Amino acid sequence: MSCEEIFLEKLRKRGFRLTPQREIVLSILHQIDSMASVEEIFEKVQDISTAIDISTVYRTLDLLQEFNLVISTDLGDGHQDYKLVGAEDPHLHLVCRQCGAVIGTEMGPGSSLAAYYLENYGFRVDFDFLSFPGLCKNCQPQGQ
Amino acid sequence: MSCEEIFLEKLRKRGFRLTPQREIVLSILHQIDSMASVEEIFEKVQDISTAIDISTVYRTLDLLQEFNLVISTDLGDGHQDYKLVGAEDPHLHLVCRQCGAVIGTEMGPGSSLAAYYLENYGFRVDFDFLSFPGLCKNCQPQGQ
DNA sequence: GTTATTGCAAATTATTTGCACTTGG
DNA sequence: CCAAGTGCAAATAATTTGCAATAAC
Repeated sequence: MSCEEIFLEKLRKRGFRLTPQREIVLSILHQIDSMASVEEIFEKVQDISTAIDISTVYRTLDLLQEFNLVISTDLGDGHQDYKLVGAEDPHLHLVCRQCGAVIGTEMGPGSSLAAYYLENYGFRVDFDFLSFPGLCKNCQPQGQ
Repeated sequence: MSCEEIFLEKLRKRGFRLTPQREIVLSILHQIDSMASVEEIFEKVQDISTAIDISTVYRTLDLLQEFNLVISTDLGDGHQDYKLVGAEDPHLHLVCRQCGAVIGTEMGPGSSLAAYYLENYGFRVDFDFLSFPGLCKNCQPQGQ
């Protein structure tokens, strides 16, 4: 099932509507690989229609996030970045704090970590779609 | 070595100065167990001296964070929360998104996770002082 | 003394909201 | 139709900044 279909289904289930604005934001997100700021998303949205307001983009991103179609992270620069994760299974993201690259990985070792904390601390970590900050291969200092 | 000593040393090393304002902010952080907002920290600071400005609190928290004496997280409510981690070894925090409780844990399983990602993706996760969002024992819904 | 630091007030940035108008179902 | 959604402009919240006065070393 495609993102669009999932989106439509979840909207319907809650009595929400599919508007052109929502379709456009979703289509833009499909074009972006790494995390993107609202500003960046908004600019691309405006290439399609200048009539769409940034508040609508915010509202749509919130909605998509609630539907688990989008994740967001604060990379430490004072605003949220967003990325479409679509119809995929829960997984982890490695987000480079230098270049913003996003590497999606299976839950694998994350699952054991989650189990460990649940067992030992009774704490249920929200690992689904979690992002880990760090440095990707290319952005690591030479020596290390 | 106490937090205060580490702080002083790191300040000196960079030609920075130890001011009463900085000492007060650090002392307040010692009184707080869980993550706290700047507003909360600022209020307590004002109990000691009303002359201290909130911008100074921000500046001091930034400094402490740079020195790895303080961590910050965005718990998803639109602002950063801070916590003193002091002279401790790198470790992980489990932060409850319901009640804000912070559970400090050893790096243990985090280290293997870091090693895993380095090996398989060449990605160096910033695990030091990282926080995992989730639900603590008390805040979990009954059935689960 | 010199220069980092502060308090203040104003600016900036990110995000949210109230509301009259529009539109999807 | 009519409730949900939108654009707009204004509000809010969090954080940052410029600068003259102050104080640490």
